[in-house]
Amino acid sequence: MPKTNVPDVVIRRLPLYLRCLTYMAERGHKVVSSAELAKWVGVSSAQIRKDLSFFGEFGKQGWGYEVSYLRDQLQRILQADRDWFIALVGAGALGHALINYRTFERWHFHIAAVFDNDPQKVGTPLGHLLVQPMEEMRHTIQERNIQIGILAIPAEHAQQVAEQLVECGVRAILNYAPINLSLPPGIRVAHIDPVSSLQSMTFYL
Amino acid sequence: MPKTNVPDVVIRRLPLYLRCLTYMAERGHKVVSSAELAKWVGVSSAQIRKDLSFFGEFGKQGWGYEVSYLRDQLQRILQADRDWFIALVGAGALGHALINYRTFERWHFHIAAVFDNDPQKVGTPLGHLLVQPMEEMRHTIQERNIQIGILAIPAEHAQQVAEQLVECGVRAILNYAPINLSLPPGIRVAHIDPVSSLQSMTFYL
DNA sequence: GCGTGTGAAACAATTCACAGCG
DNA sequence: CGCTGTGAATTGTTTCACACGC
Repeated sequence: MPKTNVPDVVIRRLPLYLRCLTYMAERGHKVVSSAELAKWVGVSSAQIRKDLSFFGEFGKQGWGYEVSYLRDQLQRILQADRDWFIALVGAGALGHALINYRTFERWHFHIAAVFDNDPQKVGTPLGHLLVQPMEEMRHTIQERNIQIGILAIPAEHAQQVAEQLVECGVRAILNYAPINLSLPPGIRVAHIDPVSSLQSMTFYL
Repeated sequence: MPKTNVPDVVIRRLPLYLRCLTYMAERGHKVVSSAELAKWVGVSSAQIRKDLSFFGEFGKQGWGYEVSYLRDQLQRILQADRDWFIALVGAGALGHALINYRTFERWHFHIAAVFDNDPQKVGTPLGHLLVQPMEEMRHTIQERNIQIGILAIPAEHAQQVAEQLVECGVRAILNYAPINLSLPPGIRVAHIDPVSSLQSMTFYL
């Protein structure tokens, strides 16, 4: 697998292409040119061709790309053609929203366990799951083949819980807590921080 | 104001610096070097010095930066020292989580109105607000000095509602819907898409 | 002819390394 | 002496432009 030498900035664009192609395929769109796809995604056509060229030749000259074929190839590259199981930590309002976010299921991401340190919440239902105590994390993560963690907890606990998740075998973390995590190399971290997003917009207003 | 010629990638890092400095100031940390700040934020010390140099000279040689002074300067640059009023569109589970997200208030972002097109939801309380019908958008946005919109609605309505917000005078949109918005130049858009974030991590697993 | 795939060119961002100041 | 601020060097990314194949 060509996991190295492909710039991360390219990898972060592939999901956008995949999403657009999936919508197109659903609407019966058979063929697409890089220029057309570019217009939908909001990048340049040359960029799309360059990005794809890291992984192979998926188009036909003078014609374009077959939508469903390119979609399948991107799914394969991103490993979006298989199921992923997720441990959610934090059963607050955000955890509730995430459990009910149907878009995860649609893309093969399954929240397979929820943990919280609040004894009041442990044992109560959250969506289709029961909230579990933190002590059960190791066992459940291994048993349910969980490789991804989502942190939906206050910033002050995030670093410690992240380390705990890694300890239990999690290799990628989606962090909703407004704090920078420092974790061993090899552990992937993505950060969702609406305040930072808003602040970098207010600069321009 | 030097809104041009500063690369956007720099602007997107400033909120990280600001957050870290604010935490440090709260803990009584008086002075910080670029190397120390870099370690917390997870970037290089040279990068921090270069980024700051776009806006002025905030440090003392051989000594470092005064935490509270640098914090204040970043607040000013990002306009994080004033209040911002937000219109939330979508009163579902995500809208509920956002209304209850205390971190917005802490950084001077105030959700000042909630809209939904579901007649069942209109008139019901969401946090400290009542859900309003879409028809009241124009009036409320102008009345309450709202400049920012948050989209917490399904993808199929996002483009149309975004245009409506812009029509009403909103100049920045935080989009939680998994679709690319195309809006007039001058309108800022930030996109929060957990599925894309997850997919760009699963590539590496 | 049309649109892909791709080297080469242009542009952008980051790191280096050090003069200069407190 | 230590750390900032900053040109210069390096590294990374995007755009250009065109040969090639359908």
